[in-house]
Amino acid sequence: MGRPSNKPQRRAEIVQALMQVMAVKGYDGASIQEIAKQAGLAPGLIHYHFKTKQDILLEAVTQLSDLLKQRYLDLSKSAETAEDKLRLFIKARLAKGEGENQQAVVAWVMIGSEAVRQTEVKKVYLEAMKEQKEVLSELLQDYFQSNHPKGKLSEKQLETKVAFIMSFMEGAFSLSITSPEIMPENWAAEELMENLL
Amino acid sequence: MGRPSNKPQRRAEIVQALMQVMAVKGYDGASIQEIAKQAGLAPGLIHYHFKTKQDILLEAVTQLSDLLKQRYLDLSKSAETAEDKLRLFIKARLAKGEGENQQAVVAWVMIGSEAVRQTEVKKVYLEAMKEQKEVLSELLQDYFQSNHPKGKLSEKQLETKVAFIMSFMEGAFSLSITSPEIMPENWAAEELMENLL
Amino acid sequence: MGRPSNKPQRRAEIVQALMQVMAVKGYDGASIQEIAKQAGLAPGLIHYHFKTKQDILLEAVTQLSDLLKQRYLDLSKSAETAEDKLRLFIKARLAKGEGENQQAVVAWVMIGSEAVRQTEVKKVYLEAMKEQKEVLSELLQDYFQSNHPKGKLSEKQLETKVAFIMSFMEGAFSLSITSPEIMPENWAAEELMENLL
Amino acid sequence: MGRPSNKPQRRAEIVQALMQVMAVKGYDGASIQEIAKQAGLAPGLIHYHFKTKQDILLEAVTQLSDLLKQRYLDLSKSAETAEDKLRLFIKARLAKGEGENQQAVVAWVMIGSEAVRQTEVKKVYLEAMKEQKEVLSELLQDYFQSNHPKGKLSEKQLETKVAFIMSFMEGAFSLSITSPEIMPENWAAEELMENLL
DNA sequence: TATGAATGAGTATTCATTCAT
DNA sequence: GATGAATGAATACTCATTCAT
Repeated sequence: MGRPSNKPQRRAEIVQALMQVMAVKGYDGASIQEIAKQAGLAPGLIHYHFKTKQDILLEAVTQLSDLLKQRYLDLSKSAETAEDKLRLFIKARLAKGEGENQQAVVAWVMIGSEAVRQTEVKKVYLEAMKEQKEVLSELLQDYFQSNHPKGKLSEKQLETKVAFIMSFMEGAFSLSITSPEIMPENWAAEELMENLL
Repeated sequence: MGRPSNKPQRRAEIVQALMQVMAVKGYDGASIQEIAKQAGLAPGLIHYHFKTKQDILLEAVTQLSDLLKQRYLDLSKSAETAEDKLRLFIKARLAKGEGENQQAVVAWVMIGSEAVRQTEVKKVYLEAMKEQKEVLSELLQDYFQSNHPKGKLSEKQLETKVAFIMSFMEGAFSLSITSPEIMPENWAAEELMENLL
Repeated sequence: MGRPSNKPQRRAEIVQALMQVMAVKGYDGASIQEIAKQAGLAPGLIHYHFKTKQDILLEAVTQLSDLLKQRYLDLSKSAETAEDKLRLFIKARLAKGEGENQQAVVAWVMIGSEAVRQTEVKKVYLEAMKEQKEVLSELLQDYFQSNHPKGKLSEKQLETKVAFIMSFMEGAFSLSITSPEIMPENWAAEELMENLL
Repeated sequence: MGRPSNKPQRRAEIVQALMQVMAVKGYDGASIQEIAKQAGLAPGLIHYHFKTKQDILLEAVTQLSDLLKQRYLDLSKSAETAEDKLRLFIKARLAKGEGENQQAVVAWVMIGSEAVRQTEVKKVYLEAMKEQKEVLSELLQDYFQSNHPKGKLSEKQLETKVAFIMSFMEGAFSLSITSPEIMPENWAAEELMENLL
């Protein structure tokens, strides 16, 4: 009896709409009005599903983080060697996507700068980063164990390499958005592998 | 002859104030009122010196860009070899500064995300990036010419390396702000050299 | 024959919920959503039972008024003399109750200030007051007739005394809520009798 | 140099406007828009002078409290005996005023019910009440000392009497607003003296 | 009867910008 | 140049009420 719930779908739609608008106007520039219009919903409904605008952003962070994770999992099914897996991890994050993917990248960059000043955002952003760091650490350790004569990296070496790769990936995101003119086409993933591994 | 003009100083003060507030609250969060308070000026005076709020931001971009350039020039005076110069360039940008420098980094990250949506900001930001790219290209070319047997890099190789370094530096900025917890201490410059050159 | 109607119970539940929420947040602060939550009902159901929010308030006024009347009737069963009855009337209204009673007092104070601006509320509030006035007048007249040598009070004297008592009771309500710190404990009823009769 | 400050006047104007609107529509019903219109100011200006709407209310409480105090001080200049003073204190509070005074009474009643749910309001309201209580206690003590054979009242007796008078005055305010139909004309002050002293 | 999503007008508050002094 | 008051549009958020199921 009664009207069936559609919260999960609606929430997802709203998160999508936020990211679409945010990709063009930034987080502050994404007004509830415009998010609503983008989603084809009444403004008031946004706040029926999310208590605050920030809550939409927080859900976007986890959603994006999960998207990247999923992208890697999908790709890595076909990978056999440690090297392939590592390569695919990097590719999953850096391959310039079309449409939605491109938008996801922009959204991620924006979220990064929101993390600077919104404590809550920083928390979930950091959580996502830590998760990423762990996966990458493992992959990297596997890779070196199976490909390098000296085998296992020291804790410190590993941490340094991971930070290096993550920095590079984050920066590549950023510059691909803000300064595409100075970036070569389709280069990031392969280049990183070549230089680093 | 009237009061002597103090426009340049006032403008610089206002730009400084913007960056200080922006480092904490972001660009949108930096209200003219607060900028004024930070600068110790009356709100109305801000618009006497700058037509719009965006104009302050634009001046901040060039000011920051010049600051980084100057930092390199100061350091490079003592450099002899191509390798030293390259090393110092990277150091000038990545060395974690205290106080003002730290703030400049945050401001730069914020500006990056403003560049995504404000065309005018993007223009000057890109300009600064191009300038940086040129300097870096030259240094890199010199370095390889004098240190590697095969000598000069191809145009494409060079471009790729430059983009790589710039991406890394941009990302290191970003993560040092948003995710310091996952970054090693004091590592960036040396690590980059070791891995890349 | 369909579902058996439960309108009366539901309505009473909703009125109760309004008073509970109103006691904490005032009338304006008591949103339909919250009233619904307090009553354990769906928001939409509220408007199935009451056309408007104000209607709930109007019903609350009569419900509260009836409650006070009933309280007196229950108490007065055991009263014999005119003095006892009068004493019990005052006690019924002023005795600081626990839980529900306390809440009823707060609700009544809130209703008083709603009466100032909502004509409809004022109407029923006034009705309740008049009823109270009549009961009190009668009791008072009886009391003086049987206890004072000069017997019956003049119309004007009576009216004055009634207004006096009602003012005091209303103010004692109010201050017991807003300024309990400046009010003695458990004093009102006896004190009034002593001073007034 | 520069524009001269007019904050104090403006603030007073805004407080006045709040009380005028509040007298008709209650506190919640007094929107910033309407307060602004009543004061003949732009809505934005209200928040230039007061951080929040509640702040206007808080200032109103102290302003009203001061008004009542002043009213008593003005009247009591001519008073000689303790009895006169006491009489004038009560009169200052209860004498039904015209225009502004009437409005002040309504505003005070409204503030009372806001005090129930707004902690900040309660704080200042209570402060005003305590002040009033102290003045009244002193007057009452003086009165009894000079007029009654047994002299000084016990602490407890005094406290009870004060609470009694304050309750009555508060209730008389309230009913004069919400239920003028059941209240006699111009009666309160004299009646109180007669019954109580 | 009941549920819970949807609507849309309304609210306090912020803020870039302008203006009077 | 400088001050600080004033403007008015924009914004996130609330909420009584309606509606689809």
